Amino acid sequence: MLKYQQTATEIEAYIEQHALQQGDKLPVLDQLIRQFAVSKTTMTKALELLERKGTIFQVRGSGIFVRKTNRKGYIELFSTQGFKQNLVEHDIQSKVLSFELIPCPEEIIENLGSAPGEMVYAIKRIRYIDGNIMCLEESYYRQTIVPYLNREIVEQSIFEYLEMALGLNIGFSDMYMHVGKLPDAVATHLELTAGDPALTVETIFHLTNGRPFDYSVITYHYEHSQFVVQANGLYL
Amino acid sequence: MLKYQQTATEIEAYIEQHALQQGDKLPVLDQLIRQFAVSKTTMTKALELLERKGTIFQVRGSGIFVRKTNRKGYIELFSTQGFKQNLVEHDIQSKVLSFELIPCPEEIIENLGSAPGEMVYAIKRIRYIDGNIMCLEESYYRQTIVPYLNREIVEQSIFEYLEMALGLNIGFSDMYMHVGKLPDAVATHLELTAGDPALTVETIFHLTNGRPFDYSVITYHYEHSQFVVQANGLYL
DNA sequence: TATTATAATTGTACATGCACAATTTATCAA
DNA sequence: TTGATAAATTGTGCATGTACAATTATAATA
Repeated sequence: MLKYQQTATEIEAYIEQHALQQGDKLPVLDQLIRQFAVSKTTMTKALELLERKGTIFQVRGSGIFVRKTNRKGYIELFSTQGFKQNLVEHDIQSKVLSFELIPCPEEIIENLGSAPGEMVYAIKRIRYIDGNIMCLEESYYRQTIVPYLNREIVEQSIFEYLEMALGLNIGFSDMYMHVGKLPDAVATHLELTAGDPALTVETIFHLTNGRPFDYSVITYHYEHSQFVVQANGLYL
Repeated sequence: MLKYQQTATEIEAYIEQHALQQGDKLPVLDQLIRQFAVSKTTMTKALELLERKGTIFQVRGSGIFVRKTNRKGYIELFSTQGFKQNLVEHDIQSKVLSFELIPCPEEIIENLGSAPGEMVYAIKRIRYIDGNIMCLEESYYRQTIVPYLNREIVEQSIFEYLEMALGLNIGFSDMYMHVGKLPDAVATHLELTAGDPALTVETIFHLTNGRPFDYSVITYHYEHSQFVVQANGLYL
């Protein structure tokens, strides 16, 4: 683990231990540097990480303060790292509906940037959060990059396997979201009615070297999923 | 404008001028430093910014490459900065449904962290994108922080006014998203039918000093709004 | 007391330099 | 040709230091 990540973790622990609340002030930068015995660069990067994560915010000339989400029951949609802490609080289970190795379907070739006829693992699963149906997930993994998968792995966390066992370095992803009415086939799987609202998220995952390896379409159960996003820029 | 932001903009221009496509390689770091005549720190920060923005990705030992979204018609939901480029491509209009100065409603006090009885500007508008209804927005601005607003400002971009005219520094925000069925009242405004799907986003905006100043609830028209998110961490 | 000017505090921008890790290319042996 | 090994390339991590800008506290003034 990198030093600035380690430092960030230690600062989180510090916040926890001292039971700091929203708006509470941390020690000033210089003292943090001394206290955690790192350079200014490292501390700055650690703080920047925590800021992006939504844990703290910094005010020049004033100090470093705790920023905390209070609402419970929301899924952290984009966590920029450290999603484990977030999801550990929830019990995630998967039921595999289908698992096969097929030639890459036409409409997905473009998304995966794959050669015609290339083989992909096609997986369909239902994912449960704390016992409730959270979403239906259809995903396609390029065999060129993910040479082997089996049903057992797919029942657990696929990404953990990719990172741990295969040593793949997962980089960035493009997500496309839209809201619509549930088609009949999907509704059945989610135990909802056709026409009910649904959030659909298409994602193309890339390795750190930029190669796309996974395309997935997730349809969320509108009653069992709500999301929180902590953002730092500005929008509409 | 800060030097590293300026540099980032210049690099974007470079990409544009040279018509670089997805996967194309930029000059190596050392040359970029010479070419744009900045220090390594500045260049690194500029590249980091572009990476978070989704414009490029960097591969150690290999180089810096262009990452581009190709799908059209999607609204960039979180832009971490530079949303103008994105929205300039669209024509955004607003119709003000109501505009008043009222004591902060009970259920919003907590979100705004305001004192009981504090006055807020309550605004309801419909926002159009390229002539189509995009969303219904209800927002509440604390008068303590935003001393003056009028109908004319509200018909344009409120945030631009806050930043330009009032000199407020807008910092971070917490967003809560969920999908549901349109209630009757909202459906009318969006020219949809009650029970149709809807994406609702609640947002609490803060100044850079951490004080919340705006709480808004936006309900999107499911047929006229889809979103793209370019992310860099990992999730589910 | 209220207001204004000044100083102290505190985080941010930027420059430079060394060490290192991942990738790619070149080299050589089988 | 293939496969292993070494070397060059190239971005990342981390340390140190200077200058500066925004905030807050203090002192001076009306």
